[in-house]
Amino acid sequence: METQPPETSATEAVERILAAAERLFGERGFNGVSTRLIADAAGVSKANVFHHFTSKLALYEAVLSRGAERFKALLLQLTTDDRPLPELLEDFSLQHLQNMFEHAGTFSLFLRQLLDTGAGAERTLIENVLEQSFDLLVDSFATLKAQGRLADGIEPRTLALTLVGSHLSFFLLRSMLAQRGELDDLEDSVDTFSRQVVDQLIGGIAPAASASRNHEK
Amino acid sequence: METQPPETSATEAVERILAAAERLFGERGFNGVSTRLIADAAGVSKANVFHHFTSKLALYEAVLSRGAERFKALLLQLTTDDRPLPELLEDFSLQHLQNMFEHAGTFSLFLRQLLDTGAGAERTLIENVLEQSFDLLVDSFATLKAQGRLADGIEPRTLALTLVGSHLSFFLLRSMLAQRGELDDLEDSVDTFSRQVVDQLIGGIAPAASASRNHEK
DNA sequence: CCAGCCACTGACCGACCGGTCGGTCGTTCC
DNA sequence: GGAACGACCGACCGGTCGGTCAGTGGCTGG
Repeated sequence: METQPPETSATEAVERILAAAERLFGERGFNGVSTRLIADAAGVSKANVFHHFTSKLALYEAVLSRGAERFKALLLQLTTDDRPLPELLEDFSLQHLQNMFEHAGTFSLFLRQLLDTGAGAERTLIENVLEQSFDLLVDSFATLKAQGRLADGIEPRTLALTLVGSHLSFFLLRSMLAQRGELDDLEDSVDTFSRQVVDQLIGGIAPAASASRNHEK
Repeated sequence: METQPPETSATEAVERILAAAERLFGERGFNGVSTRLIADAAGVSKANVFHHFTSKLALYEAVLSRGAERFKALLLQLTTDDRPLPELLEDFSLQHLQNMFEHAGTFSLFLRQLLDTGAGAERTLIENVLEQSFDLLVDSFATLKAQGRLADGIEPRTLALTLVGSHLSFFLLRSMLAQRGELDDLEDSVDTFSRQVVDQLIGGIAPAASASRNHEK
């Protein structure tokens, strides 16, 4: 400890500030959190927050950037290898959901940003990341379709929106689901949910007989 | 005009305040909007806002209540009549999406509330409404399943989450989709999307041959 | 006409906000 | 030892916030 360079100490404070800010901004949004509250949560003075970040907005943007970088690192390519389609989708779905829950704060922050209309550069940053994420998935579905592994009538964009949307609703309604005891074992619930979503997407929801008829038209 | 009761005049001011608050709260969240801003937008003095509403929070709750009542009035029962399943789902899907876009402000407000963790009574109010909405849909799917119109392995809750989730992602990403010229005719886009979502859910996404195999296991 | 009521408002209040400033302390280097 | 620098902070600043208050004007009913 006596050989710690001073830079490490400053890095620690910055890290604590960023972590506190991320959590609080995720819970209450930009305007719902004072710099005083962030400073207290980080165990530094408010003036120290401004020593490291030029403004509250700069701090917020640093938090968003950090989140965006982390999100990028978690960007999932839906693999289009030779494994059965259900397996590919389940892996993706499970991983995507797990990422959401592990980084719930960041994810909530991103959703808030999507809801803010008339905001500025931060919105563009988030949109870029989400756009990349979305496009990767759409491209993968297009590839699978070209390989004849998806039905001809399937529209990759719509499929992507449906799959991602199911994760979204699961995430947004997690509190309600938890109250009903449906998330007692989160890991298990996420696993089950992934499987169910993929199963219903693969085989469709109609009974076997009418499913065949639908594909005939 | 000379026979207007004074009560009408006060009602008009309250209405304007509520409308302004709803729009602004929907755009920026509770903490992102000052009472001054609301008053200006409503064309009244700030003090007048406090004449009609005891506090900013009371105004917010009035806005939420109003939204919740309107949302309840829009509660869609997925009808389980004798029409073909695709038609039932498409009607529901289309109507649900249309409601979202027509009441984008209220809907955004609700989503923000879902993202606020550690909030109070307002959260319960919103959750109650969403819970009702969700349960109605799950019950309808359970009914359809009991009628043998859904495949045996389909889990009504998961299907509800998937369907509602697809609407959610469409709504949240509408800005990105619009930039890509994919929402040039919103009504048409919503219609097309509804149809595509339902089609892929009904028949599944796998090519016809593998879809049959899946149902055999 | 007058009293009572209600809608409305400008001015004001204390609290809190984001941000600044002068200063301290510890570390490093010459 | 002293200068320079960076991390850190208490006190302070002007501005904004939600909310209050005394007052005005219009309307209604007796």
